[in-house]
Amino acid sequence: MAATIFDLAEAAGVSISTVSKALNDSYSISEKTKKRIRDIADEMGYKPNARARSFARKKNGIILFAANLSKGVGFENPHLFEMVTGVDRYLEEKGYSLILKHVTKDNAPELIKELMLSEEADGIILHAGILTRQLAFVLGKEAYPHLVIGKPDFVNTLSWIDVSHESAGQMAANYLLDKGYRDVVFLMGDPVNDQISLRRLDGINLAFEEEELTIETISGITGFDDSRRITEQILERDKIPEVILCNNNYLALGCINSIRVKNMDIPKDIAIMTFDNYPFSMLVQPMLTAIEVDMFEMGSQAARFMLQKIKRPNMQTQSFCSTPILIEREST
Amino acid sequence: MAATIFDLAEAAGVSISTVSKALNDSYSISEKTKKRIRDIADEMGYKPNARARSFARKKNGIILFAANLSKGVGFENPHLFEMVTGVDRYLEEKGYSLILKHVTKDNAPELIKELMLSEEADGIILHAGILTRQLAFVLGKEAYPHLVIGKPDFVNTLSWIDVSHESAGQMAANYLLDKGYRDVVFLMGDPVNDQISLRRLDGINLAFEEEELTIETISGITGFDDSRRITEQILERDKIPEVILCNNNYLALGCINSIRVKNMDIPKDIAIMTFDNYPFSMLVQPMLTAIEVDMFEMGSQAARFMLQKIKRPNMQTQSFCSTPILIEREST
DNA sequence: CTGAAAGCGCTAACAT
DNA sequence: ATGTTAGCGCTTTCAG
Repeated sequence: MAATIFDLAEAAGVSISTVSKALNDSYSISEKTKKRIRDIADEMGYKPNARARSFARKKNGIILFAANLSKGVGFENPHLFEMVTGVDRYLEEKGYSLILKHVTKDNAPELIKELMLSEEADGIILHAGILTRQLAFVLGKEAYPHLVIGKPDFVNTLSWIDVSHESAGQMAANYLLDKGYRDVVFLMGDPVNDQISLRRLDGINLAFEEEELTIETISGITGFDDSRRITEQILERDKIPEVILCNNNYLALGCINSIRVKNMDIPKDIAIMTFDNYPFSMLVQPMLTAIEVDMFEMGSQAARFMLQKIKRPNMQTQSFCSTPILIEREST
Repeated sequence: MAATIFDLAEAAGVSISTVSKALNDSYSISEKTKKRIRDIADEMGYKPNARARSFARKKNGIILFAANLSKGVGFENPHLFEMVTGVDRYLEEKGYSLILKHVTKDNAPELIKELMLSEEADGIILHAGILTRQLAFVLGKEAYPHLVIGKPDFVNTLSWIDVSHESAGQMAANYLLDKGYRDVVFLMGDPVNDQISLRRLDGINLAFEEEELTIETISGITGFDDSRRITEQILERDKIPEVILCNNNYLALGCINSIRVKNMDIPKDIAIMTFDNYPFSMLVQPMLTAIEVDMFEMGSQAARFMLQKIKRPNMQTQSFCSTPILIEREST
C-alpha cells in the first residue's frame, strides 16, 4: 500500500495538516519542518494521491480537448495533432493534463454539457470544427472555462483564438513583391467552403494594393489534378506569369508536374510558392518556398489562454495569434 | 450549484445509498425505484461528480498514453496519432478517458514511476519509442497495468502488441508474385536503425522462398534523393527489373521522378509498389499500389488489451496484431 | 429491497 | 508555527 499523508505525519511526529501544508509549500510552515517532512516523503517514496487531491481541491488539473477524432484524422489533419501536442506540452509544464474527447457536431452540445456538469475537467478547449450555434449557446450559459481554437463563423461571445491567415497571406505577398515578382497567379480552393484561402487572399490583396498592383486568382482548385490541369492551361498562354502561388502542397505538386512535362525550369521560367510546409514542400524538386504556420505554438497559446480563463473566468479572449514563418527555398 | 446525490435522495424520499445503487444499477434495487430515481435525476439535470466518484471507487477511468510528443511529431509521425485516435475511441466507448503524456527515454523511468504512484490513472499505454531496459524494470516491479505498443528490442516480461511488419511484407510479396512479377527490387531503409524494413524483408523472403525465388534488395535508401539516384542507376542496367518495391512513399516518389525523366511508363515499362498509403500514394501519378497498416485499429486493439489487463492484472500479452491492407492502384 | 454509517486521502478554515 | 476538525460527494459494507 502506498504511503499516505497520515504515515508521513506519524513518521515526522507532526499532524497531517502540517504535512499537507509542508507539501503544498504553505507560508505558515517553517523551512526547517518543510524540509524535514519532504525528506521523509522522498524517503518513503510518498506521492500524493491524485484522486483524493482532486476531490478535496474541487479541481483536478485536467483540460479537455474536444475535436472530431474520426478514423483517418491523424493522416488527414496532422495540423490538428501538432496543435494537440502544443496544448499538451504547455499544460504539462503547468501541472495540468490533457484528455482527448471525440466529439461531433451532432452530439457536441449534449456531450459537452455532460462533461461540464460531471466536472471531469477544469476546462475545455474546443476545435472549431465541432462548433455550432447550439454549442455556443450551451457554452455561453454554463460559465465553464472554455476556449475555441479557430474563429467561429458566426457572431458570438465565446473565447477563441485563431491563426491569422491574413498575416500569412500578406507575408507571402510581401516576400514575392520584395523579390521583384509582379505577375502572380494565386491558386485558391473552393471559394465557398475554403474560408482559409479567402482569408489568405485578403492579406495578399493588402500587400498588392499597397504597391498599386493586383493579383490574378483562380479559385476552385481543390487538389493535385485540378492544379495540374489549370497549370497546363496557364503555360499555354502567350505571356505566362512569373509566379504561381499555391494554396497548399498538393496544388504545388500539380504545378510542378505540369511544368516538368513542358521541360521548363523552376524558378527560372516560372516560380512556385506555396502555403504550408507540410507534407512535402521540402521533399520535392525543387524544394518549395513556403509559408508555414506554427501549429504547435498555436496550441501552446491556446493552452495558455485556457489556464488564464480558469484563473479569471470573466476574461474574454478573441484574438488572432500566429507566427507565420517564411521558409525560402529553391522554387522562387 | 450542481445537484448531488443528496438532493436526489431528498427529492425521491429515499436514502443516498439507494440513489447511489439505483444510479449504478445495483441488483438490489427494484426496477420501480430505479426508474423513479433516474427520472428525477434526469429532471434535475444531475450528473455524478467525476472527482468524488473516482475518489470513492479508487479508480478514475483514465488511461495514460506515454510517448515522445516533441514539436513536429504531428507531421513527422502521423501514424502515432492515428494510433492515439484508435486508442481514444475504444476507451471512450468503454467509459474511459485518455490522457496524453510527453515522456522521453531519459525521463521515462522516473516520470512513469511517479505517475503510477500518484494514481492519476488506472493504467498506462507506452509507445515503444520511449522504452528502455530501465523503464521495463520499473514497470515490471510495480504491478501497474501497462501495455507497450511496439515490440521491445530486448527480452522482457512486459505486455506488448505490435504491427506484424512481417505479414505486411509477405502480403506485398504475394501480391506481386500473384501478378506474375518475378524480378523485383526492394528499396530498404538504413539496415541498422530501420528495424521495420528488416521485418518486412523477412516476410517478403518467406513468400519468395516459397516460390524458390529471391528478391534483390538495396538498403540504405533513406529518402527521396537516395531513391531518385538509385533508380537512375537501376534504369541504366541492361535488363531492368519488373518492379521496384519501396519502403515508403518518399522512396516511391523518388522512383517515379527518375522514371519520368526517362520518359518510361509505369507500370508498362516498370511497376512501382510501396509500403504505407501515407502521405501521398493516392496523390501521385500514377496512383500507387500500397500496403497499408491500419494504425487506428492497432490503437483500438491496444486499448482493448489495456482494459483487459486492468481486469486481470496477471495476464501477459505479447502479440502481433495487424490487418495489413492491400490497396491495388495503377502503378502495378 | 432499503437505509445507516463508515470511510476514501486530502485540503482548508479555524483554533491554539 | 502547528494542530484540530469538518468536510468534499460518492461507494460500500452491514444491518434491518
